[in-house]
Amino acid sequence: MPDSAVAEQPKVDAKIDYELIEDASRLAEIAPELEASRTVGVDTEGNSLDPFNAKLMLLQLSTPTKTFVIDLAKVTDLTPIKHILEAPRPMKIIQNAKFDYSMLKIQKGITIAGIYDTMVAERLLTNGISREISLRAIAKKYLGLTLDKTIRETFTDPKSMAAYGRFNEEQLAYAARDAQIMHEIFAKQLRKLQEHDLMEVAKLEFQLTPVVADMELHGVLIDTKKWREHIANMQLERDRINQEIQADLKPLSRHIQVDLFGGEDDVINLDSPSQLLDAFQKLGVNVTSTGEAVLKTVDHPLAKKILDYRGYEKLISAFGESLLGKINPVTGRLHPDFLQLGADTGRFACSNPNLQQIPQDASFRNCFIASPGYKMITADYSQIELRIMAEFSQDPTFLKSFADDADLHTMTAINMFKVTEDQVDKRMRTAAKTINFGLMYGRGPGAIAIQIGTTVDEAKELLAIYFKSYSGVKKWLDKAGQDALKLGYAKTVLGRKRWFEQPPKDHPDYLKLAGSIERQGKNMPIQGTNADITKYALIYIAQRFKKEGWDAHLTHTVHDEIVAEAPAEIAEAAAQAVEEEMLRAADKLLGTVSTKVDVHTADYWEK
DNA sequence: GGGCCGAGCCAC
DNA sequence: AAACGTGGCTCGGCCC
Repeated sequence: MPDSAVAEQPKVDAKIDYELIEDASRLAEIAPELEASRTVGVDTEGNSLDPFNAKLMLLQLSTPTKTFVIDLAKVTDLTPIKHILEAPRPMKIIQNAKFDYSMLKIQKGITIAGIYDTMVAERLLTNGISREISLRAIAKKYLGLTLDKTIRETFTDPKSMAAYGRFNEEQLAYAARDAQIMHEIFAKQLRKLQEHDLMEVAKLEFQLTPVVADMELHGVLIDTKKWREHIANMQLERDRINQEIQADLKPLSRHIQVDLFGGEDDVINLDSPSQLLDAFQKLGVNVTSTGEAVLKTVDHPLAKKILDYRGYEKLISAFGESLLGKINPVTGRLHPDFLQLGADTGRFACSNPNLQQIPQDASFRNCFIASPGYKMITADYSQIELRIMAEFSQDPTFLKSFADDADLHTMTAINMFKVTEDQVDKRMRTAAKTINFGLMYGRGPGAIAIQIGTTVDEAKELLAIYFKSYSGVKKWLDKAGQDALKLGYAKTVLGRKRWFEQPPKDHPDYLKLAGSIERQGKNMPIQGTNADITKYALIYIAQRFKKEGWDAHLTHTVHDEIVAEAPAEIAEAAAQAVEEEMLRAADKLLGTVSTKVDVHTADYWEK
């Protein structure tokens, strides 16, 4: 406790040395000095996080020896330094570059190139064992410096003069420091990136940042009328089921809790697991939980109705009106936040709204539409994760299935059950498919038995037969799990790493913890390599669109899928380009296994 | 009235 | 309720 109290005290150090730039002629004078530097630290201060609504107030630029704070209320024309930001050199060192890129692009028409992002680098360096990647955390870690968060908050606080572009000495000094400390953090991180062989993946992520920023800024259009109609239909159905359930429960509640319920109120809140559990008790149905898995096994009409109700309620609450609330008032479009290192495996995460969890049902997806005069291009890698497993394992039977462009699950069934293709029935194919996917998640006999509806012994038998046909897969999976435990990390084809806390051998839960690491160790190379490939594809597609001179744009991505929009006249050519670039990205990392991409062009987001 | 957490469930 | 990798959103319920 005393330690953390001490740590919270801002470190008192030498006065921050910076120059405040308040006129255009001085900006022109300092440009050569910035241009001559190998690296330039960059930071901005605005009064909002939304680039379309923010007022950009300060731009801080630093060389290793000098720091400049440009007052954008007084210097509005940034022409003298524009080319420095837009050229690949000097390298721009920025914490969370996506933010400053977006601000400068929308507010000043400047696009930053040659990015080194300290936040992205820190995530790559601590992936799996830490999520402390704020500038505050990084400054503390590398420089032993405690940044005062309260001063940063004044820039966006409407009660502060800083929110209107009037700064005091303290605020300017802190703004300057954020740009100044970039150089030292960069130097220290760079050494670590090299040490851990993370330079290739770091270059990929740094190149990706402007692509992701442009994708977010372009955003995606949603047909609000169609969306609301769909929601309204679901609400009608949900309310009907709710009333039915309340009517069923009413006699019960009068009898048991006559004074707790009255009037037209609902008997119980169906969204409350505890109230629901209570209702089941009163009905004499013994359940331990009201989760989906349990209710599915309960032989009572209420259980079925609850599951129906939940299905609609989930869709309405999570994807209903709240999603329309995310439409940007300035652009009229959705601009989701894509976190390029959201998952420890290297996958994107997405929020506000999360376009990666929109139900796959066409009634939802078709509401995401191309801009007027444009077509939407939906492209996804076919069975990319299984192909990656084939690449890692070099299993000849697996590789041959893909080389022949055969139905992998049917081929697996043929190999497992020793039958001819026309003898493969649905049950066989499903069992094969379940095992193919299950193994990538580190599933064991228990989980697979539940999934395909056999006993554990039968599942064990099936797995034994499977591994007889695919011994290379077994060998690789076993080694991947063991390596994760032994080395303390797993890595992708590109060299992206995810570290694991190795549990002590005498830990009471050692087997459980070790098992979990083994499963993650099997999955990370597969899921992470998929991320590597999709990220290269995004960069290639953006470059290709630019090179072709098309007014085409990425709109979003969902792990193994990339969605773009292009003017209707060139949509087919753009779709073909998307496919080519996705294949090129996969070929870069997958040396032996062939890849396939499915592409659709339509007026809306099509599965 | 905001923060946090677990339950439950959507995606790949 | 288990079971299996990666996430985010919404809700109820609890805390301060």
